[in-house]
Amino acid sequence: MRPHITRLIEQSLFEIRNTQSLHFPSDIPIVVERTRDRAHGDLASNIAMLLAKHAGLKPRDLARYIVENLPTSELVEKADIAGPGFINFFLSERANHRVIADIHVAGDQYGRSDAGAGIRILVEYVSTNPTGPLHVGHGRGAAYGAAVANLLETCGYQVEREYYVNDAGRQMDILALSVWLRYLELCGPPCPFPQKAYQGDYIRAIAAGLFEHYQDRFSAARSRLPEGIWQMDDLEDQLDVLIDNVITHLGDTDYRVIQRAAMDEILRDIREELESMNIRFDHWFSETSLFESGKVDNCISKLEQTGELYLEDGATWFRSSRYGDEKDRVVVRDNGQKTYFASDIAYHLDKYERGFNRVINVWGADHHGYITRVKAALQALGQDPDRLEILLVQFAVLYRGSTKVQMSTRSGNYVTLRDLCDEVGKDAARFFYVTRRSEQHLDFDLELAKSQSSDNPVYYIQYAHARICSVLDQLQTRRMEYLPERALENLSLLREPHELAIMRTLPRYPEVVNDAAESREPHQIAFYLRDLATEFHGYYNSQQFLIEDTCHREARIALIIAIRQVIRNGLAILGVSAPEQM
RNA sequence: GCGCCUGUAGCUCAGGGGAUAGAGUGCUGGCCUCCGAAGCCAGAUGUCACAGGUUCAAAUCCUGUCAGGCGCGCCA
Repeated sequence: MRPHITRLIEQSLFEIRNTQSLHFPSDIPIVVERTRDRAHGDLASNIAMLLAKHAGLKPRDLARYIVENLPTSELVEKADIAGPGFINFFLSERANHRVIADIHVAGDQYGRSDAGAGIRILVEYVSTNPTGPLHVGHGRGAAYGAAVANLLETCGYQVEREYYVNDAGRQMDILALSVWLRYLELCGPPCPFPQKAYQGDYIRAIAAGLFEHYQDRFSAARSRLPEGIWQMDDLEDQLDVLIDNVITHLGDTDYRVIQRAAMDEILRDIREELESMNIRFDHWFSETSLFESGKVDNCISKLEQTGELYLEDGATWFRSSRYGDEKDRVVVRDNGQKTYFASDIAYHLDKYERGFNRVINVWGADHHGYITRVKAALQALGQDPDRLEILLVQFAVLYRGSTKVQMSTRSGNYVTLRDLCDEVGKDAARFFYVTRRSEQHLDFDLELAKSQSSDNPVYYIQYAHARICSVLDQLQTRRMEYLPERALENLSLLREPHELAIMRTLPRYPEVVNDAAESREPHQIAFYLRDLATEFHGYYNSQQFLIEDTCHREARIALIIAIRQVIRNGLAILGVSAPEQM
């Protein structure tokens, strides 16, 4: 509906330019908005106020010209001038009825558009290190990324969803070490366990699996560990020395077996958890594969050739400060190891080379310092950094009652996403995560989520859906007639305030979807659905649907079927189920 | 110290140049012989952190101050 009004205004402005010889710029976008107040009609535009100065007219005078030159439309009842120069559009009854018919015809396609036709977008999200189960903080990025991907798809973009697996680097060594040490405990006498290794119980579980499979095959290396290692002061150094020793004494092959087993198990767990939340990926992209294919080395030599690298203190630095970064960054450490940043450059270049028009990353807010350097690298490689769009998700801070829950992956002291879903349910978790703007800090109170689980906003919306299903069941049970074609002919019988309000809310849905996708703000869908559900519940309590008068009844049924469809479609974008019974 | 995010009702948050600033929750009081009461209806609540500025118009944009979160490694 909004695009229709925009076109009418465009045509009017065109007409005015030709006949009135008024001059004003044509590049000012025409904004048409839903009004907040019913007295202001259905839609309004402030265009006259924006153009008045250029045209040398008072806003209200220009508004009058615009209104006088509007082409007639069967969808518009009238256009008024109000306040300082707003043009208010009152839609015809016919316009609202047409929307109900549209929804019936389009079904689960209602709300889709071709705004992004032909545009390929990669959305990368979650991408946590496979060193432990997902925790509640990760859940937010997961729910948000999935919803953004769904939104874009709904608007016609060709979307691919990707999880970047950081399966290389020191963290993976610490993981292997942690598992091995727990494994030793199963083989023989207790063994010290470094504070900085991964403490979680899942490490013991993986170790137990290894022991079951391989018995004590990996235990001999224990006796070759230097005794003094347990007394080292620097705990980070201790880890590195331990890792070196384990690799040496265990041998590369056995070491890889342990590491692989640990990573596979953890990734399997992550994947399962995400799938149970209805979150899926087209690709799981391995960081290691970037090294194996030589892409990391390629990137480094490309940067080298263009003079973007230099040696200092034994390390290789990238001149990111040339591209707005506050300092240069290391890509190869003095020990010859490539940094995480090095593989990240290769990864992003690879994304670009796969031909996406747009590359979206959903990152935790703690990574914001990375944005500049990644864009710097892309620019240095001759790519357009603006194709990369980074969406930051602020932290979810967990509370139990009023006390903050401290979380650390290494200490194993954290609440997992699985715990959360078990407590509040997957639908509630997904909905809760996206009911806030992503750049808003999220206070997640577990006690509250638990104690109020039945008051959770998602149930309110799902309940509206289930109620409609229930009414339709009753319709069948009572063998009452409902002919969709005839129902759509009789929509003018719907004159109750609730009915009129709902008929004004339903056509907003495609507009909300469009706006939410463009601004990457799925919370707009959540708020819209709550509004719609509120209107339905009010309607339900004030009117009977299953009445004797056939025509009237059918019109009402047609309306609530349309509501049900929009609720379904909206919840689907958020990844929340729409149960027929609760 | 520098950078990013945030400050709106008791609490959790929408609104992010436009008309009288809104929801949920909580509180008080009503509504089931009636299609599902996980619902509905009614009632009270604001220094939009503070101070300047920009303009026809500022909760919204700019500057500064205060407060909170996060980041600023040859970690990932």
